[in-house]
Amino acid sequence: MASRAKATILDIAREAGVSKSTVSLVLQGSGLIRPETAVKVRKAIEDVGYVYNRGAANLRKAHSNVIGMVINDLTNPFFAEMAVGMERVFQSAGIVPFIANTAENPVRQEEVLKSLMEQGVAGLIVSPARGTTPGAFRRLESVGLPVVFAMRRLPESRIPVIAPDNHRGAWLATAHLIRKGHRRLAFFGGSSDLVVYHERLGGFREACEALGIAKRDTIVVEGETSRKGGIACLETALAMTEPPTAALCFNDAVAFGVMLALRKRGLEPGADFAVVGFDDVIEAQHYMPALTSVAVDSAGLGERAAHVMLKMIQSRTTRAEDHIGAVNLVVRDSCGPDRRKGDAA
Amino acid sequence: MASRAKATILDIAREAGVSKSTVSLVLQGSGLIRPETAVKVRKAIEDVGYVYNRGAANLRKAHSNVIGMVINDLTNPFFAEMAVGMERVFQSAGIVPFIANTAENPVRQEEVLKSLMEQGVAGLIVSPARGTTPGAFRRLESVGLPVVFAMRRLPESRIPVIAPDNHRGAWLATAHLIRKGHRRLAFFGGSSDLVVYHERLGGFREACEALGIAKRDTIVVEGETSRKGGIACLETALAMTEPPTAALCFNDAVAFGVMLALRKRGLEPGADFAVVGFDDVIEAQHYMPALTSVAVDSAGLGERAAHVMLKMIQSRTTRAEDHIGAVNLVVRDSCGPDRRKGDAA
DNA sequence: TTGATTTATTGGAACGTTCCATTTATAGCG
DNA sequence: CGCTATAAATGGAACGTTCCAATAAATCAA
Repeated sequence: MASRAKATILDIAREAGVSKSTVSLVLQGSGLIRPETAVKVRKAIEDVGYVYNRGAANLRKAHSNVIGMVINDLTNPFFAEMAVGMERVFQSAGIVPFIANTAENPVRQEEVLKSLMEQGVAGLIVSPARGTTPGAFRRLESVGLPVVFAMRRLPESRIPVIAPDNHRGAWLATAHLIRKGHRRLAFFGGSSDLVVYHERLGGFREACEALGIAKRDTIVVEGETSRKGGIACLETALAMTEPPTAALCFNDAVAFGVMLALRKRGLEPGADFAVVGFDDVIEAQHYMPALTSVAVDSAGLGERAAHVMLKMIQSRTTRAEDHIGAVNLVVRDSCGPDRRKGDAA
Repeated sequence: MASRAKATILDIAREAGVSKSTVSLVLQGSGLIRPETAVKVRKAIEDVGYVYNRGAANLRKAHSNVIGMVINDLTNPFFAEMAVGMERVFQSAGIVPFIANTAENPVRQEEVLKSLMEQGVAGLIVSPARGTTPGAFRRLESVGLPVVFAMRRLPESRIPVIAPDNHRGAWLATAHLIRKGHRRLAFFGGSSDLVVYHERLGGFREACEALGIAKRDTIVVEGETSRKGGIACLETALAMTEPPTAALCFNDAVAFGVMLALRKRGLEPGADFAVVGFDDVIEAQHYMPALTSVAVDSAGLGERAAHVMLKMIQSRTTRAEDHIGAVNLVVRDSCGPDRRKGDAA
């Protein structure tokens, strides 16, 4: 069955005894062709082992059916889940999403973006790599390609953003810690080249201020957004003269690191030191102790982003409204038992 | 700068006052053009906001520079890491890998494969979805497209495979358990529609036989390859009249589930029941207790698979040798302290 | 100076599809 | 039967590249 050179619609046409135009029509499921002819053509398609050449088709057609998803870190389950959420909606829209990983590397991101454009994608959903320069997306904008940012945003950019309410999430978590009786609070992990960092830290700061924690009683330790980073943060915090008794972590990975480091020092997370995570990845509920975390519904946000993209493509616009997803503090065991009544200040 | 319709090499040619052929040459970095001309052309390219149309180019060129990676479950960090390993080598080869997720769904896989082919990929690395029918890849083979399987294989297929030595890994882990003094062993999780399952179970069985564990003292419980599956496996095993005292789990997720379920019953993993995982995902070392697991170096296998693919493309063949990666049992705390001396049968 | 050689540049055909404008076949109607 | 209306199928141009063969310009040898 396998012919030497790859088959084209002309081969099919010859095989079926019709014209290439007819074959093209069949391929597109046009209702203009007689059913029997269609059957005949479809058989020929099978026989010659034909593979549709989308590149050739796109030469004439307005736009392709592929959209690109550019993810900063696929090994982070948080982003992987978001990607899967997006895939779900694209699939049911007959669109094939191609995923590319930038591994948090702006240079790689540039390459990937370029390649995706050359491939003729209809749109791009991007979770920008840390350290992305503001100009990195200008090219895309100037071409009029629909782009939406997911999870992360860039400092100054007109590109629509789908992201969780980081500010509120941090506020909620911080308030929880304070309500538990803690008076010296820390914010662990993350770095200021991420807009998300400022949002979360902002929520933390505002909650402290609003609920009567003096600024000098809060400590902020930047660090890698990984377990390793969390370990480091805890070390430096506990080395201070007046160490904190609780920490809001930039994300769950940092929180896991903090808990690990606590154990290594013989301290029990929850009882001796309270920790709250952010993102609520699946592992959070399975940890010992189970991690209290701010749930952001990454899959849901992914779906949302995909829907926005679909609408943008459909209405051939490059603008859309931002969407800030609801967050929700899920309280588990990593902040210890409720002390509200016992020790008010 | 942004022109209304998208710019083509003819626009560049006009802008730079040269012919389209010259522009094409510049685009390909040919050494035939005078440096000053090249500079002039490159400036024009910037000015008109040109985006290279790879689809059009591929119409003439032999083959594209994109290869597809089809992954059965991106949310599993094990596969995500493998994907990242592949990416690393493709990147340095100037190839852009597009990742597609099948979510363990053969139908979705079929669509994804089709789409990737239509896109004109130069090759495909696939970790097949569970339940893939043997015929699913015949089309690809007949077109002469290089394909390699990673991590998983199909029952009857001539497609080269890059996978860990599952048999040996299971053997090692089982021997470890037996050496620890366990005499009633279980194999938890996985299902028989996966070739990997048979390999790992085979290793388990052989080790038992070789080391004097009677078949009636081994119990095998199939189940989902997830935490949930692990929980279920443990429940059914402990409900038996003579329950096992140790288990080799199909993968780490199952092992985590088993440990969770043990705790929930007031049993301490390691002390009261030994558990070994498979894959050695990053979480394994951070768990409480740290999980003993068979390390398979997923990133390394990913790199290997990518190299094989590169070579296949280069030598335009569709065949290559299988590669079975070394495995390595990393012993941690989930099998309890060493009892070798104490209680020999 | 002339022809040969090398260096730069160029026009045109080809790649595999879509889509418009036509043509051809079929049916409907008085 | 001739005419129009409808249905089905078709040829050809166009899409944006690459690459070959050809040309034009510059250099060299004699």
